[in-house]
Formats: sequence, structure tokens, C-alpha cells
Amino acid sequence: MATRRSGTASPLGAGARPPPDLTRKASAGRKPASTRVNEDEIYRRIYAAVLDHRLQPGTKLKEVALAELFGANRNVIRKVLMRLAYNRLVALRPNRGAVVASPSIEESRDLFAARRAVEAAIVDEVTRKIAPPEAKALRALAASERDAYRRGELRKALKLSLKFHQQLAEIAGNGVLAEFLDQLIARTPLVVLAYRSRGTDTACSIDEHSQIVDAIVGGDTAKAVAAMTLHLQNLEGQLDLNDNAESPTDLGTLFSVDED
Amino acid sequence: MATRRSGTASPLGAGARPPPDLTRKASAGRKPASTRVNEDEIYRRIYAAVLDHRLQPGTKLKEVALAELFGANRNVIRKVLMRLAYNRLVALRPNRGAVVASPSIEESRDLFAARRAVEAAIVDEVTRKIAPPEAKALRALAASERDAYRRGELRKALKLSLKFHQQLAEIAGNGVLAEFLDQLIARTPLVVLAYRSRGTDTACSIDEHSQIVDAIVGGDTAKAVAAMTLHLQNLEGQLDLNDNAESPTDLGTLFSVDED
DNA sequence: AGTAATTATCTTGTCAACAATTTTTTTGTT
DNA sequence: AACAAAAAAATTGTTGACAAGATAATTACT
Repeated sequence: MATRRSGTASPLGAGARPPPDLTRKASAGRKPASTRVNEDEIYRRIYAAVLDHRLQPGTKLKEVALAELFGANRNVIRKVLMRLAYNRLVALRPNRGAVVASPSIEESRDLFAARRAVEAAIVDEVTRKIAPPEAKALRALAASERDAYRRGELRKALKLSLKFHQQLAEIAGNGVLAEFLDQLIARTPLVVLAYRSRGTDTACSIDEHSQIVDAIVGGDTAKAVAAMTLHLQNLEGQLDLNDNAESPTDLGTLFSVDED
Repeated sequence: MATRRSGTASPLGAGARPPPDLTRKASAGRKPASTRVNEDEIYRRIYAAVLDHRLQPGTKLKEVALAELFGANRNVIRKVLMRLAYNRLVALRPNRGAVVASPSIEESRDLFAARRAVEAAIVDEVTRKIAPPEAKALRALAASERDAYRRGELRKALKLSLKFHQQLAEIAGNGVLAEFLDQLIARTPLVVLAYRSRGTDTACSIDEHSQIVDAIVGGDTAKAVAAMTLHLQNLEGQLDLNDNAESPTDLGTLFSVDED
């Protein structure tokens, strides 16, 4: 029946990054159960599973299944799903449960447009106020990203790429914009996965980050903003965001494996 | 004791606007209780109470009190508080309950900077794609706002002002940016309330909206963006965002009435 | 046989009681 | 009296059970 989970492939591994948290618990690790994981960990697992294509868009995320999978209460799962819904990684339909989100083409375009707006503002501010040590740190980040990429460690490179963008936000010093950027960054991978055209790299084109740093250090805000805009446009350009192709939304829903 | 609520002034009226909702219920009004209100209504009530200064920053929002006040379950209250926390109208401290948020000066500045970034992007896009009927609608909005303001109906004027900004976002057609704007708009009134300098109007300076429309219709994106930026800077300029004054955070906490 | 209605099962939503933590009050000591 | 420690009260966090809604399966009917 439904409670059986013998042959069920449980594709929830580990390896994502901390989410925007609002109601974090202090320390509740009093129960020794091995499979027991806390709320943040569950969030990360599901997030990673979505990003690793282990959970396709449209897949239903049933509360009880997740609850017993993680050895957690259904309430905790519910909270995690709300957080994921807040970041648009899952869609929450009233009385009908949660499904992995299937971003539409339009939504994807909007997402990138929003990133351009937010990151342009960030770069503008960074260019105005950057100090030498911060510039050095940025260069170091871009360098290690490039190295990781050259060594073929795509996963690490992607991680460093994200770190680069977030570092810029931190230097800009605007908490609200940083928050927005986090939301956008959280949503981007799903879009990239859904619409990337065959044979292109998902990672940011390597030296673009270095070029952005150069432009920032140069002190020309317009030039720096242009560099960032170009960078994001290149990323978007690697995707198939034409209206012709059927949106994977419906396809994903149709072919959803429903986890057993 | 705690369950007594006879003399308790319950300052939760009505009159706010729909919040960013993720898990809306379809229809659950099967219970006839008169005091019974649904989740959205509770959200609006608390939101309005915060904006009307009936709930000062720092005021504790106890779950049971709110629950029996609205005739709702504590679970519902919890969800509402999470939504409010998401919009930074309340702060959620682990194991210590929720309090009405007290935005810091820095956060307030960041908020306005973010608004400039987001609304600049919106106006830019609107200027590129606006059609005559939309322009007409915008003018009508600006006009009725001005009229309401002249008639002294500040509340209505403020509402129309918000509507104007949201209408721009809708015309721009970017759902993500519209979402961001909603978040920013939701947070703005609390900041304005906390830091407005004596003797200034809270509402947007009247004809600025009309001027923005003029610039948009003119087709010059730079000019239109500048008009919007100026508008937002004027609004921010009406506030006391200097570091000298003690932040109302602590004051609010100290003087919190704690609802009875 | 194909389709509509009904029943059964499953899933989410709601609720109230219990546990753990924090805050307040009381008590004892210097 | 003032401060520190301990007890009591209040508040949040967690858990499991029940109810309502939605999906799937079965049966009846054309």
C-alpha cells in the first residue's frame, strides 16, 4: 500500500546550501534517531534533489511520505514546503498538495530580467564603494572558480560562482537587495535545468566574472553595470526560451513518476 | 488571568489589502461563529493594525491571545505570523514568540534603495512597451489620487498611490519584479511610520505621479526612470534617517503596551 | 463496450493535548 | 534592602488523532 517503501527509490541525498530562514530552531537534537534530520537539512535535501533532477518538475511531494522518509513530523515537512513554495521551488495548491515547480518560459524570462535589475543595482553600488581588500577577495573568488572549472569540478565551480554573486551583494551592503538576490539565485537553477539547450555549459562563462571585477575596480559604474548585464544575458542566452517548444510544465506533470 | 479579556482593548479592526499569498484556502466557511475569520482576513487585520499604529513596533504578538481574539486555531495564527515574518512586518524569534518588527535605519535606507532599483527597472520596461489605453488608465489613477488627496481623504489617496505603483508593475509584465515590488510596498509603511519627521505628509507628493506618467508617455526611458527615482527620493527625504536619533526599536520595546 | 454515478481510499487541513522552553514571581541569603 | 537562586506561571514547540476534501476504483446504466 502507501505505507510500503521497500523498493522505493529515495532520491534525497545531500549537498545544497543554506536557505533563507526565518524561524530557525536553536538546538533540538535530543533524539538519537539516525535518520532524524532537522528542518534546514530537509530543506537542503529537497532543494538538492530538485536541482539534481532527481525530482522532476511536476512531481508530487506528499507530506506523509516525506515525513517518514526523513523521520520527521508532518508539521515540519509542511513548514519546509512552505519555505520552498516561498522560493518558488515548489507550488502549493490548496487541498491538493505540493508539486515541484515547473517554471514557465515567461517566468524564466522575468527571472532573468529581475536578476539584471537587482544585480545591476548591486554592481553600481559596489563600484562606488569598493575597497582594495574587497576587490582582492573578489579576484580570488573569480580565480578559484576558474581553476575549479578548468579542473572539471563543475559542481564546485558553480558553487563558487554563486558565492561570487552573493559576495557582490554583501559588499554592496544592502540587505534587502541581498535578500532578493538570494531568492533569485535559489530559483535560477531550476529554470536553467528546465530550459538549457543541449551542449551548453551551465556554469557562468569563466572570465566574465573577472571582467566584471575589472570593470568594478575601474570605477566606471556604467561599464561595470554593462559587464554584469552582459554576463547575465549570456547566461540567459544559453537557454531555450522560445515560445515554440512546449513548456515542460505539462510534460513534467504528465510523466511524473510519483515516486514509486 | 490570561484567559480573561474583558477590559482588553482589542485594536484589530479592518482595512488593509490582500497579502502575497501562497497557500490560500478555497472555502472553509462552514462554521457560523460570528467572530470567525479566515487566514487572509487575520493577516489583513494585523497588517492594518500595525500600519495604524495600534500595534507599536516591539509589541509581542502572543499566539493564544490572537487565536481566541479571532476565534481561530493557534495553528492558523502561526501561519499568519510566518507570512508576516516573511514580509518583515513581524520578527520571529525562536522559542520567544513574534513581535512587531522595528526596522532599523539601515534597513529603511536599504528598502528605499531596493525600491529605486526595482521600480526603475519597472518604469524602464513600461516606457518601452506602454500602449495608449494603459497610459490613459495611469493618468486616471494619478488623477483620482490627486482628487482624493485634495478632498482630504488621505487613506484613499494612499491606497490609490499604492495602486499606481502596482499598476506600473503590471504593465511592465514582469511577475517576479511585481512580486518584489509587493514585498517592498508591504514593508514601506512600517518604515514610514517609524521614521517620518513631524509635519510632513506621508502620501506621495501629488503631481509626481502625473509627472512620471508624462515622462513615460514621452518615451524617454532615462527621463522616466529619473522621474521615478526622484519621486522615491522625495519620499525617503521626508523621513528622518539619520544615525543620531535613537532607533525606535528599543524605545518601542521598552514602552510596549503588551495589549492589556 | 463506453460512460456516468457511487463508493472506497488516500491526502491534506484542522484541532486539542502534551512537552520543552522562557519569563516572571517568590524565597532565601549576604 | 539588594542580589542570587529556586519555584511557579506562562508561552512556544511538537505530536498524534480526527475531519474534510480530492483522487482513484468500482459498479451501475445506456
